[in-house]
Amino acid sequence: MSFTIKDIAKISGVSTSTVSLVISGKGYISESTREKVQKVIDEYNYRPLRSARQLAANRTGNIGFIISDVHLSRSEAFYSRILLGAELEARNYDTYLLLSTVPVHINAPDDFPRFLKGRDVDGVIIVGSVSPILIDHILKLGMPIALVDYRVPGLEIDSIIMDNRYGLSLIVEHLVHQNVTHIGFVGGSFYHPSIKERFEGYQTAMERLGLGDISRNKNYHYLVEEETTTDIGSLGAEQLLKTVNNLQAIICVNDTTAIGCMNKLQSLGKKVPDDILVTGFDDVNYAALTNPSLSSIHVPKIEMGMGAMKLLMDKIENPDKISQTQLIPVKLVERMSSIRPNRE
Amino acid sequence: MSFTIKDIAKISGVSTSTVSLVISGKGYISESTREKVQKVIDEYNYRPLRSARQLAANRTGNIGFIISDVHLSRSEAFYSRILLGAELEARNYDTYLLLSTVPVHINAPDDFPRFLKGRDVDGVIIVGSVSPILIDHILKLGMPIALVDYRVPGLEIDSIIMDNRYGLSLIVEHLVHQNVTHIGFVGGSFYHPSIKERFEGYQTAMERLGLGDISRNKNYHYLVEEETTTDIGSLGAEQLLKTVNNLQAIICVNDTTAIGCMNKLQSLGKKVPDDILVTGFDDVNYAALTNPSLSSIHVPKIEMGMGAMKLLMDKIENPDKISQTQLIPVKLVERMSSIRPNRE
DNA sequence: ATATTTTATCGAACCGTTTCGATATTAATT
DNA sequence: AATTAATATCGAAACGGTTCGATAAAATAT
Repeated sequence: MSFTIKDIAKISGVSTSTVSLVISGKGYISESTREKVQKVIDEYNYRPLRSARQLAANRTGNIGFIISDVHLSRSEAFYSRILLGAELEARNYDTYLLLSTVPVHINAPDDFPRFLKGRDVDGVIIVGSVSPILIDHILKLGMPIALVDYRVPGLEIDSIIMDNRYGLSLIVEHLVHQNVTHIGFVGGSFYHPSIKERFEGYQTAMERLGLGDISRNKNYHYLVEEETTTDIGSLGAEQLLKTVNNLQAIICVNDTTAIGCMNKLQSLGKKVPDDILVTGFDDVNYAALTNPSLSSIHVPKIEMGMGAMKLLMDKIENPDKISQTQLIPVKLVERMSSIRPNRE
Repeated sequence: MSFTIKDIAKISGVSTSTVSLVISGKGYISESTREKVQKVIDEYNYRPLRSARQLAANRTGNIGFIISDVHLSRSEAFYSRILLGAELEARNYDTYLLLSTVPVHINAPDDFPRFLKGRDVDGVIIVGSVSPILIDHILKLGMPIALVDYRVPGLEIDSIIMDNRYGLSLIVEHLVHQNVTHIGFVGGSFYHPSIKERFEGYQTAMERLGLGDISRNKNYHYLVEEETTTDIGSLGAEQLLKTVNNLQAIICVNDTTAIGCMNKLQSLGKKVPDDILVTGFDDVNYAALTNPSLSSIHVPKIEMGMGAMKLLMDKIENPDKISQTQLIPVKLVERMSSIRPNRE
């Protein structure tokens, strides 16, 4: 069919092993031979066949990309950018990404990604929280993992997370700068570490700015042990309006929640930002499209995906290297939803 | 390392070829042997190694998924669902999906997806419009293609498209039912067939309902030869407000445009839906989250992805089968943006 | 009863690489 | 000059499957 390594060997007058060495850059090859062979390779536009390579070298050249179905559908705009980043970086390693969604409450082993049942990947990237059962299973397989926007305390796993606490301090400072002090918080389930960190970040920042009374006051926050949705945002808005006198701003745990929150406020006759300021987190691509446009914390999603890929490949090449956690910096994006029109 | 077909053969007391036949379901195998072998396979949880299979059978078991970078970033919410659908269906064929974005204006052959340069896929799914150069190249490779939301007139390629014309007739009818006649249209570039069809659908439907004068009047539509964005939506809104007296409704070519349109209208002091009705198309997942919520045409994206996968696999198995175009039905989703609050 | 066809199983070649160990040459060290 | 080390190349054995005849037994047709 197509050209094989044997053809290249024959044409350049060397053995197949020599060609192989030239391609991989391993072992000793004289400069003259290298050039000679490389010229033939280029001329015939030869590329080694992946499956043959995989079989002989006992590695697949594939990376699994795992995400829970709930996360994907709830935060598609967020996670699909991470996938994109990972794919971009994958090119540098001549690696392919295999996507798989898994149910949140996994029914082992039926619900495991199929690339785990076969031996079709050299490692996996997991984004967002995922059942510990699955993580356990992958670790038992001895397969390297890189986590994105998730951590498992106590386990030695590479992970990439954004600086949630810092992000929240940026928001709180910004709001206070708008001459606002009665700041509420709407959040979701704590089984996802990011959510928890954001709430804690809110509390710490408030405390630091002398607003500790508020951030410790239960009336000022609405927290539900559920996946964050627009519904939680609207419920939170409704609730805080009832329990807080003179509510001036609502910090939402993410953009989805913030959108629900803004819509509810508006349908209750409260104007954003005139009456109440609202902020989100994540800066998903439609945050700029809401009305008013939503202030948010920008998270470099592409970079996080790329970073995860790098960490993982590093781990695959040096399995003994100690795992690390990378903290990705974030920044505030000020839009209309959090700017007071009539500053005193 | 892991179990191989030889182990299974030895344990069940047959040859490797017999095991292979049992697994593939090909050839003649007695019922008793099949059971015996299958039992061993199940017991040891054996799975053939992909790369070995690929090498021997000369097929990769991979499908390429190609999308232009511009489309992906502009309509991520739309296309990522199609990817998801394709992946869902891929499981039924024990196939993996390899994702690749390509630049709109492709610089051949450097910008070709890398799975084409290697021989790493058995076929490709292409979503949205893509450079003819690329399509040509793939056809020359003799590789089967399935198109989603795109067509190349004159070429024999399987494709899946949504019923754009019908969708627009639904919208026009709905608006007329709201006692509205001065209906404008905001759209984008015609090199994407769907865009063109939607505009034509608008004209046909208007004509049919006796509003031909309007649909043929240039003042009533704003069309730009560019990728559709929110900006086009706001420019369109601005423009139509100027050129049309008593504008009552704006049909936008898709949801993204509609969001830009609504935001601009509101910032110009026009209320939606009180003063002007607005509709979108695609029903992306945040269409329900706008304020007011956006009426749109629901397009079953997951199903389109699944359908493309089926078409493609069918083509791979029967290369001689004549290509077909599947028209996917759509339906109207009435939300707040197009319901007149004070009907006469 | 014999010839033919269908069913069942197997051995061996093959798919296109990588890599280990052997061998030959050249360079460096004593 | 002799020994050792480094460099360069190659042959052949894997890697784990599929598939093409070959062979034999069972079923069917003549």
